[in-house]
Parts: sequence; C-alpha cells; structure tokens
Amino acid sequence: MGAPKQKWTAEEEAALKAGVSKHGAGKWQTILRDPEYSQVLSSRSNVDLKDKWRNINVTLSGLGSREKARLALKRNPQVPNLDDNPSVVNKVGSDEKTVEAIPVGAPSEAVQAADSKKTYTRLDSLILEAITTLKEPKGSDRNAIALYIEERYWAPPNFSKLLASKLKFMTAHGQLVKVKHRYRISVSLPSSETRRNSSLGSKHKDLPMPENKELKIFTRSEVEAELEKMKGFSPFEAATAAAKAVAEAEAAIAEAEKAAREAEAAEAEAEAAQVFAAAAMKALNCQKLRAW
DNA sequence: TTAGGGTTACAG
DNA sequence: CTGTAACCCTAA
Repeated sequence: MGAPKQKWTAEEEAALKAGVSKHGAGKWQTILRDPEYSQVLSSRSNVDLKDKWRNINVTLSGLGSREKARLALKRNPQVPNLDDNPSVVNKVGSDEKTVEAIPVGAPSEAVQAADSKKTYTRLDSLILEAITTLKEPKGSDRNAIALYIEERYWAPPNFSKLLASKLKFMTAHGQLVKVKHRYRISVSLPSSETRRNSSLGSKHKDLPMPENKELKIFTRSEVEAELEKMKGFSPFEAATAAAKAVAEAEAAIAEAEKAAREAEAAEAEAEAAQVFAAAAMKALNCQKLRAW
C-alpha cells in the first residue's frame, strides 16, 4: 500500500559490502551500528541487510541467468555504463596529476558521501570474509578464495600473485591454518597474539606487523556508486569528488610503498595498491571528461 | 538476533 | 508469464 518497494541503491549496497568486509558476514547488527554505515543504511534493518546479502550471494553463485553475464566479464573492468575511451586510458601510475586542472573551490557538501565512505579495506578482511562466507568445513583452497574475491569485488590482473603471497604471509603469522592446500581461519582472533615463538630463536626481529597498513580496495559497487552520484552532480562537483578520490588513491600508494620498505612481505601489496588506484583514476578520469 | 523458507511486487 | 529482488514470518 504505502510502500511500493524500496530498492537498494548502489550506495547502500556498497556500505553493506564494506561493512561485511570489516565486521564479517552475519554481524548485521554490528554493521548497522557502525556510525560509518548507519548513515547510509539508516532506513534499513538488520534483516534487510541479511536479505540483501543473501540476494547478492544467491545471484552470484547460483547462476542467475542475469549474473552469467557478470561472470563472463570477469577480466573486464567494471562499469559497463561508461565505456572506456582508449584515448584516455594510459598514463596512470607514473604521471599523475591529471586532476591539477580541476578547480577545487567547489562546495564541500558534494563530497560528503565520499567522506563518510572510508573505503580503506584490508585484503586480510577480504580473505577472511571469503573463507567465512564459503563455509567450507575443510577450509577453502586458494582458487575458491580468489574466485570469491574476484567475483564479488574488484581484482587486478595480477591478483593471483598477490593473493598467494598474502595467504602465505597470513599462514606464517598464525592468522590462517593451511591443511592440504586449504585454508581455515585460525581459532583465536587477531586481537590475541601473534604466536611469537621464542623457541625458534634465530634472527626473528619481531616484525612491526605489516598488516597494520591499510590497503584501499574498491568494490565494484563502491566505484559504481561513486560514479552514479557524480552523474547527477555538476561538472565542478564531480571534478572535486574525482580529485579527492585520486588524492586518496595516491595516499594509499605512498602508504603501501613506505610499508614495503619496512617489510618485504608488503611488496606485493604496494604493487596491488597501484593497480587499484590506477584503475580508479582511469574510471574517474573517464567520467570526469565526460561530464566536462 | 540471525538463518532460512516463503510471499509479494515489479521488470522483462 | 517468468524471474528477480524486496519484504515477511518463524524457528533456533
């Protein structure tokens, strides 16, 4: 009667996915309580979150005739809407500031959403989420984890390499348990301790836990949501949002590179951060030029 | 509160 | 008419 159907927006979906990445699937109340998401999801209940998450999963794995197209796109960058202009795609990592020409005087109210949506997600969280969601009694193998993340999120071309090194690292630190090519989540949560085995002795110098560093990983929905919002904005507003996003991406790169110097295990992550950031810049630039 | 099963509304 | 997504109900 009064309420026809409240379809989920891209923003809401993005918030949900981000929430699941951080708090884990099933912690709907926790996600809803998180001030970062409560704003976007204010009109949703915990049950709504649960249902939506189920829908996403069902559609993705259960071969909905609709998602088959998605599966086929695998390697293809997302956002089917705005097709990439081959003319603009290059020049990502190295040179830069394609955004310098952008007037930054635009009102900040436009970027409020970008502000609240801190998309800093750790690859660790994604891996844990994958294992948690897959719920395989014996654990999930690398391929299953990779497929999960690739389908649900946004994976770079060299993701396989990155994932392998990450899994190895997490296993070495006791976060994961590897048995016959299958990974399970270690019993105790990350908060406890990192099993500093003194008996091992050797030159082990108590690493500063490279895991503390945060990686910026966009989910498909997050990127889509951002672009969708920009479509409705004026060119100035869109440009401001794009500049902000690129700035964040560059910050993420700097962060990752710095960490890479401190811990050799972070090398792959620094590389990944560049790929993610590059793709984001490409997408945002493309949209920006369109609106301009 | 959450996980499932089931129902209704809407789009193709 | 069929499939999908939001919504609803109930058991654990």
